Amino acid sequence: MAPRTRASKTGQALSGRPLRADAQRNRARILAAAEATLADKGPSASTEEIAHRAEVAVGTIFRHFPTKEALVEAVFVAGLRQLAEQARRLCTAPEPGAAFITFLTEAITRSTAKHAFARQMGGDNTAVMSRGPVAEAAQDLRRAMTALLDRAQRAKEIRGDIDITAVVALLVGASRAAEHTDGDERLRETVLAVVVDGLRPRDADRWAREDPSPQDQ
Amino acid sequence: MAPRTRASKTGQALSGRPLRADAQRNRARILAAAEATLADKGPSASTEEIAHRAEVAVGTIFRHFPTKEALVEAVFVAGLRQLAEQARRLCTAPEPGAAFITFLTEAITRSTAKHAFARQMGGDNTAVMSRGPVAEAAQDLRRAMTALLDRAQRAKEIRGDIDITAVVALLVGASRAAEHTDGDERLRETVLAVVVDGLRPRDADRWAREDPSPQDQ
Amino acid sequence: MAPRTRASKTGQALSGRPLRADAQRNRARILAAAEATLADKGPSASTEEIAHRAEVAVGTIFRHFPTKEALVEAVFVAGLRQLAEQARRLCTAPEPGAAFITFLTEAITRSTAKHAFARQMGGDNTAVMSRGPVAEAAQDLRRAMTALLDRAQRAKEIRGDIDITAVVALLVGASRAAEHTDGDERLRETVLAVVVDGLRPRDADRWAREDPSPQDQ
Amino acid sequence: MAPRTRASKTGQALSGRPLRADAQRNRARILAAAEATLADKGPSASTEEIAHRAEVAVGTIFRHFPTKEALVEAVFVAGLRQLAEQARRLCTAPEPGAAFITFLTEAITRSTAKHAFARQMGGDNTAVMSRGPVAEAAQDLRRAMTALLDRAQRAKEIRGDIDITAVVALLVGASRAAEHTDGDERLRETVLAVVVDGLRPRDADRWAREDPSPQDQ
DNA sequence: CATGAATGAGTATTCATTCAT
DNA sequence: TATGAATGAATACTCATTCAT
Repeated sequence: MAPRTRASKTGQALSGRPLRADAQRNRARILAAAEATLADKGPSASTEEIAHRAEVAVGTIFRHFPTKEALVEAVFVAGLRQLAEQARRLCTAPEPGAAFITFLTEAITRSTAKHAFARQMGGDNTAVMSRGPVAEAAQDLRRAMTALLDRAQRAKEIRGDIDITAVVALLVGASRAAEHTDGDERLRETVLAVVVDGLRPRDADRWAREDPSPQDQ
Repeated sequence: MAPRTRASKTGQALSGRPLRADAQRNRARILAAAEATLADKGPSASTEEIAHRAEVAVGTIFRHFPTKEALVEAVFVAGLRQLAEQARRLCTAPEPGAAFITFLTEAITRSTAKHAFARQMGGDNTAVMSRGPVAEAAQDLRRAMTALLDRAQRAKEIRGDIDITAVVALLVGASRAAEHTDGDERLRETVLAVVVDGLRPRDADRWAREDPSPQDQ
Repeated sequence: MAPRTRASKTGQALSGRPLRADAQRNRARILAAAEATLADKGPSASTEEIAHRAEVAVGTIFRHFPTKEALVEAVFVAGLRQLAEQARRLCTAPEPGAAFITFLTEAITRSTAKHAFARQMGGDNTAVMSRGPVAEAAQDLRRAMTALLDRAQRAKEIRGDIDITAVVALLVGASRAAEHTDGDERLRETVLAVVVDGLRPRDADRWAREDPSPQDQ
Repeated sequence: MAPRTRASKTGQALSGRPLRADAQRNRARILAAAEATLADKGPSASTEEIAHRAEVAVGTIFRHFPTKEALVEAVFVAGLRQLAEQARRLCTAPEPGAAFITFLTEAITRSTAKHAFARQMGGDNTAVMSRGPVAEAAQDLRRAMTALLDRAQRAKEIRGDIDITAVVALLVGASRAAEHTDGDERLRETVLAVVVDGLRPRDADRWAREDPSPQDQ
């Protein structure tokens, strides 16, 4: 038998050789289909249905991703990477506070975030989070978000007593809340407004901000 | 008279006759086990595992709840009822604002709320929500929460531009966020503080509160 | 524990003591309910449903009949006994041929026969037939039917080349056919007419019958 | 194009593409095993046992037939089709009466007919009979049998006062009777003889048959 | 490489039977 | 004795994963 380009646990080809063009396309289709399917059927969506949406056979999915879990992880990682990308882009934006808020807004709004963050895979996902490429991507996103947060806190646009961990938790929760609004735009805005307001510095800080004396940088 | 004391779709005994003492106990054990199991394995936890935790045979579960869905619903409804109870209790508390905050805090903290609210049942839960005892319990909770919110808003402790729907969405999200903190007390408090602060009236409102006159809206 | 009047494999009380009046009544109700239920739900009707129709609890059924199979057998045996009774009654009827035909007609028509004979218990019932009270009742019916058949054959009303075994098979089949007519009276009569005509002696025999010389008795 | 080649409700492949060779073989094995198993265990035979006899895994059965009911139906339909085939073949046979009798004989003898006709599926089979491919196959068989019957009646070999519906009922009953003979060849022949004789025209008709003129009805 | 048929462990649910009340 | 709740083996069906074509 020809030397199989076996898929590793995380869906990366083990051999250095790049995937053939059509294989590349299939991989992308599968990821897209998986994201869409998981989004509207939840984590119990069957591999067969994902295959159906991707217009490939099940076997093809398992050639690219060794297990269903690996596929779900890959979708999740892709979401994390997009968010990290976005965070880095916004890190150079002129208004630190606005940039941070924009990031939150978009993260919450985009379905990727909504679902990747919100439900993931039903049970105890902590194990998955702590190792492998998921952890890496999460760390990367965390770093990018930390930079954003830092800038905003230094500019006194975001209260200083919260750290990145809290922001992540809030992002997760806000995504869930947004999901619960189920399409009601105004409601989503209200929810977001509450969270954003909650993140703004308390009055004392604000007054301090009017104060001309710069605190840092 | 036909003696069949079968479980209805919602897990209530059909006959008016109360359950036997041991049956009562088993029903409670099952509900507790289901809550715990669903909490840590997600909605795909198997009935067999729930039975195991409850130390009963599977058949016993199906005697009390005709389908797994009915069991999950029952757990959910129980959670909603406890919350409604709590909301009503706090409605007569002296400090309207504090009462509202207390409610949120407890709702977010107690595992019932955490899980019943947070993930409910996998995919499209909207159908389940709109009919039957789930809808009823949800309506009831909504009413109780509306009363709490109203009082707090009249006392200018909570900003007036949010309605009960937004509060529910926020509660759902905050529960999810709290779940994501995974045991870190301080983190949970921080998250809660952000949400609570976001719900407080803007400064203008606060000043208005010093004003001795207007009581409503 | 009080000395249980345990039910034997066939639903007869083992102790000589007769059943209490209410127990007697329950036994009868159960048998009737079982017959009715098996008739319209088939052999897969659940014990619980039979209990429901009999307006007793399942436990009561199992006090009277040790297994479901025993109950089904009891119903079957009751049907066989009724038929045997009927056969014996008709054995003294004036017209031997008419008596035989009447027996067939009634056996086929009455639901007891229809179902007891026709479907019994799904699979290989031969084992059940060969031992115990079923076999006894079957033997008894067979004897009574043999007498009826004999008389009719001696009177040249039924062809002489068939024996009781064939008649039984025909009865079973005709019952099934009647069942298949599903309520159409005229159709049932047609079917019966065909079988009856098939049982009449061939022309040669008939001519012989016109012949004044008596052959027997 | 979505590749899903799922089994439809009736066990026909949904896509026009023919099944792979091995799939074909498995389908046949399953049908054969199902027929045999249903024959000796009745309609409550378990899918697992059918799978065992077919030497395939349960999943394979459910790939070919979406439900157990669909499998049973498929077996039934196959039987009906074979019979219809046979009926059509005999429709061109030289002797109309003999052809009709031959058809009955074979239908009763072959196990397909025996079981497919005899017990079908447990309880209320009327629903199944009235729609879908079962109804179609039944209609087709009915048409073919009607042609056979017609020819035989025109030839005065079969009495004119019975219609196709009665013949079907008789066939069902005779199959059941044959089943009850449980292997006794001679007995089966006797039973068949009775039915056949019952179907022959009464003497008056026969005399009419000597009459050279009328060909129809 | 892609396909989709086969596998078989796993899941919800039923039901005959037992046993505490 | 009667009741009906508890038991647990059995059953139909699903789905991630493997493998022949």
